[in-house]
Order: sequence, then structure tokens, then C-alpha cells
Amino acid sequence: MSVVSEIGEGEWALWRGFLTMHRDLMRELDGRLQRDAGISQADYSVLLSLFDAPERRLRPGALGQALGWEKSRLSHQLSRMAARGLVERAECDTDGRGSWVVLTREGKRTLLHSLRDHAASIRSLFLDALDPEEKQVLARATERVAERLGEAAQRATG
Amino acid sequence: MSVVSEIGEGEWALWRGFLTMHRDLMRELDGRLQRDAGISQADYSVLLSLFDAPERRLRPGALGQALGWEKSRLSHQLSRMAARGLVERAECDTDGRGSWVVLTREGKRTLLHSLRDHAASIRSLFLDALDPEEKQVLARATERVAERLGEAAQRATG
DNA sequence: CATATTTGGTTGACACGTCATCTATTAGGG
DNA sequence: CCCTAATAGATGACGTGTCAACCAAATATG
Repeated sequence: MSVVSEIGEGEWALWRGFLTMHRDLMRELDGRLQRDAGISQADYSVLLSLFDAPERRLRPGALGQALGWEKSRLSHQLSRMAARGLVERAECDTDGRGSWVVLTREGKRTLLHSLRDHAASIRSLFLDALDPEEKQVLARATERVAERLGEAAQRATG
Repeated sequence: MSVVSEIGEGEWALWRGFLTMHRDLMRELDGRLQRDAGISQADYSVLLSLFDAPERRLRPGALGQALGWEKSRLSHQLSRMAARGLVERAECDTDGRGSWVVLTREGKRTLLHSLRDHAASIRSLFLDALDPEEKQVLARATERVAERLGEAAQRATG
């Protein structure tokens, strides 16, 4: 792509390929989930986290932590999901400003309906495309990049 | 993450790590671009494509093709960018229903301002985190996944 | 104890992406 | 040539993500 002389042809292709692959993969996964269960990946991950939690409920803070989401994003997401009846907000006895997010019966039903299909999609489109060695390298690579990001964040904050 | 028994612990971690890495990487890149030049990655890629085109102009169709975007997304994006003065729409003489997207002086200025910084970010956060072997494996892995996606799309269409 | 700070969370504005729908033009087939 | 179909693109509605501002309860500090 010509202009960016500091990044070689191969590296540039790698970067473009990485972006494209991720985007297309997410598109496909989102599309399937939407068709099969009428939910997004975001919905799915929230439902799954709640399902795995004791009593099917979590504090927004903990949920955001688990998902790596900003609190504002989570709040919006929960509002939308609550409007669709997938989750409920409940008051928190031990902390007056806090609240609970509770999985509804409908939310549980929806999750269980999509669980196997979604996992199968992840397997067939992503995991099964990689041989064991590639998986290992990829895992290490993602870790390395994550480290870089951590360092960058550190420098920005500290 | 317990429930999904069909996906093993390690594979699940790989998947989660991949998602997290991509998300955090994009967040950081977007944030830097926004701070440095006041544009998003989407803006950036449009500007770059136009800059590399003959006469700094492209038909929306060709641009969408190059970026792998849907026409609707591109149209919205161009409207926003036009409102900010980064691009202009012009009529097309040879095809009455078509149009041109032209890079403005301001758009060019903005792109040039961000070019080196953005490339440097991609290098330091992503490319430099990977050794040559990892790059090679990653390139092949993305290719494989892309193939799967292609096959899936084929089955869906054909 | 009164006040300042931190924490948990929501809200509004705005950028972004997708889908379905729409218009205008061009191309094709009788 | 007329009518139909395909093409180029724009638009509106809606779900999503981020940032900044905000509110209220809780904690810390003088």
C-alpha cells in the first residue's frame, strides 16, 4: 500500500489480513447468532457470564470486570437487554448505590438455545482452522501483544 | 468458562485472548489516532485509499471494494467525513447515477499529519511484538480462517 | 461530626455499523 | 422503442460503543 514506507510489504499484508479476518469472522458469528437466537455477541457474553455466576446474578462492576467493558457501555447494554426481557436490574441490600443484574427465565432460555450453535461456529470457523502448533503460536502472539498494550497503558497512566 | 464442554480449556482461553487482544489493540490505536489527528481508523483508511488513488478520487463502489465495506456503511461514513470537510462528493460525468469521492486539501493535510504516527503505533504495538516465525504462522492462520469464512459464505450463497 | 473524596452506576450526545428500503439511472430483451 | 431488471448510491431506523458529565451512597479526613 505504497505510502507507508516504514512498514514493509509483507508486514502490511499481515496487518491487513489480520484486520480483515477478524472483521469477517465477527460478521459471520454475529450474523449466525442473530439468525439463530436473535441476539448479538455482546448479548451472548453477558448472558453467559450471568449464567455462570452464583444465583445467576452479578454486580455490574464485577460483570464489567469479567467482560473487560467500560461501565458506561455495560450500562447501555444492560438497559437494552432489560428492555428485551433478557435481564433484570435489582436493588442491592448491602450497598445502597449499587445494583444487581439478574438473568431472567427468558434470558436463560435464549442462552441455552444459542449455546451449542455458537460454540460450534467458533470451533468450525476458527479453532478447527488452526493446527495445534498454530494455536500455540497464536496464543503466545496474542499474549505478547497484550503485554505491549499493558506497557503502553502503564506509561500513559503512571 | 465451564459450560461449553465442546471447547476445551486451552482453546477457550485462546479464543478469549484473541478477542481481548483485538479489542484492546483497536481501542489503543483508535484512541491515539483520535488524540493525534482527531480521526478514527475508519476515517484513516478512507483517507489513505483516496490518497493512493489517481487524482485523489474514487468512485464509492471502488472504494467500498478496496476497503471491504458495505455500500451503506461507506455512504454514512462519507457523509460524516464530508460534514467535517475531509472529503467531497462530486458528480460523475460518465455515469449519471454514480459519483466521485474526492480528497479535500484538509483531508490530505489530516492524513499526512497522522500517517507516520499511526504506522509507528501499528509497528510498536503489533508488528514488533511478534518474531518472524510468529508473523509467518499468524499470516498463515489468518489465511486459513479466511478460507473457512469463504467456504461458509459459499455454502450460504450457492 | 461536617466536609471532601472516592466509588458504583446512569445518562445524553455523538460516532459507528447493519438492515431494509428507496430513487435514479443504465442495460437488456422483446 | 418500450418495459423490465440490474446497478449506483443515499437514507432512516435502530443497535452498538465512547466520552464526558452527572448523581447518590460510602468512605475518609480534619
